[in-house]
Amino acid sequence: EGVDDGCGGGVSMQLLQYDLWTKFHNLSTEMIITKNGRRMFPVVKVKIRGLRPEKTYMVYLDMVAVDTRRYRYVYPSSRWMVAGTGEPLGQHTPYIHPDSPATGVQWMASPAVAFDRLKLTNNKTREVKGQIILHSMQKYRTRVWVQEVEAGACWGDLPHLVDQTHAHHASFPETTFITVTAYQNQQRTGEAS
Amino acid sequence: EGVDDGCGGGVSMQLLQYDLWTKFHNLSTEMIITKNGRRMFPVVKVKIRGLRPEKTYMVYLDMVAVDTRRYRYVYPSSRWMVAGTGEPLGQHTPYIHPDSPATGVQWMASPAVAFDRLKLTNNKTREVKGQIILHSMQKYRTRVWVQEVEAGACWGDLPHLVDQTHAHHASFPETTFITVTAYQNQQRTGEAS
DNA sequence: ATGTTTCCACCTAGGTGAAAACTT
DNA sequence: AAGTTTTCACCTAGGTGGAAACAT
Repeated sequence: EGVDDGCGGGVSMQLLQYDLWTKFHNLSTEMIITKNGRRMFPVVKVKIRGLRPEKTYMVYLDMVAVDTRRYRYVYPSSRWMVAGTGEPLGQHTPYIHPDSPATGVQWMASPAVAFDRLKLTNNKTREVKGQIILHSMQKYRTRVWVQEVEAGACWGDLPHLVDQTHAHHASFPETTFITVTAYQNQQRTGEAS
Repeated sequence: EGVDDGCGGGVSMQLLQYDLWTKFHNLSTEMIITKNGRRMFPVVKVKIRGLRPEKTYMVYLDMVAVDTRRYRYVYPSSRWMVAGTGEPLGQHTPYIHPDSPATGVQWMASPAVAFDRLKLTNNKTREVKGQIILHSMQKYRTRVWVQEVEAGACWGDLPHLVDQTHAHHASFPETTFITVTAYQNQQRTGEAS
C-alpha cells in the first residue's frame, strides 16, 4: 500500500493485487508495448478512499519516466543493465479512466478501480485515444491521479480540465517497469489473479 | 420521431435508426428471447434533448405489454394472428442504462443513447441483472424513461430510486414486437446499420 | 550476429442462426 | 405432427506469444 500524496486531505490510494505486483517486481519488471497498443499485465487496480461523497472527481493515470537511461536484458546473468542514454524526459497526456467523471461515492463504492482498458504503445506517429505512448527500453512507474471537477463536466471536456497542481496523486514502486516490444525473460507467464 | 411525454417540461426523445425500425415494423415484428438472454435487434437508440445541463439523470427502459393476448405466426398468409389469451399484465423492474447516472450535458452530448447491452429472456426462475424477463408469444412496446436524481446517487442505489410518477417517458410504436424463441419469418435478416 | 520490432496464427469469449429436442 | 424451446456449432472480434522480419 505504498502511497504518497500531493495535496493534503485524507485521500488515499492502495494498489491491489499486491502479491502479483510483488512477483512482477521480483521476476520480470518488463512491460510489453506494441505498435497497435498492448494492455498492461498485470493490470493496475487501486482502491480509493477519503473522497467527499457528493463531489465529482475524475481519475486518471500517467507514466513517470524514472530516468533517461536505456536498459538491456543481459542473458548470462538474467538481469537488466544500463545500456546508454535514452530519450529526454517528456510529458504525455494522461489516460483518463473511462468511468470519469463520477462522484466520490461511486469511486469509493467500487472495490477496485481498474485500468484494464489502457494500452501502451511505441507508435509516435498517431496519438490514439486510450493509449499512452512510451519509449522502448526505458524505465517508468505508474502514477494515479484523483482530481475534483465540476458536477457538470462531461467526458469530452475532461482532457482540458486536467490540472495536476490541484490533484491528489500516488505512485507505486512495485509498478516500476522497463518497456519492451517482446518478452526478454522467458520465465514470464500470464497467470490470472 | 414519435414522442409522448409524461410530465411536462421540454424533455424530448427521438428514436434513431428510424428506417431500420420501420422496416422491422413492416416485415418482421418479431423479437427473439432466450433462456440465457438475447440482445435486441434492432437496437433501441434514442436522442435525448431538453434536459437541464447541470442536473443529474438516470435513463432506463421497460417493456409495456400491449395486451394479454397470445400470438401465432400463420404460414400460408405469413401473418401474425391472435391465438388465445396470454399471461396477465405484469410489472417488471426496468433496465437501467449503464451510463446512469449522468448529467444532462452528458446525455445530450451523446449522439445516440444506445441500449445495446440489454438482453431479453424467458427465464423466469432467476432474475439476472441486465436482462428483462418477458412472456413468449406476447406483444410488447419499448418505453424509455428519464428521471432526475440527486447528484450523489450511485449505480447500486438506482433501482430503489425508480419513481415513474416523477419521470419523463416516451414509447415508440415502431418498436412494437412479438416475442419468439426462434425466428418465424424466414425473411428475417440481420443487416447492420 | 545480435538486438529490437513487426507480423501473424492461435486462442478465447461471447453473440447468432439453425438443427435438434422437447411438449402437447 | 405442429408448435415451441433449447442446445450447439459456427462466426466474429479482439488479445496474445512466438515466429519472422528488420535494423544496427
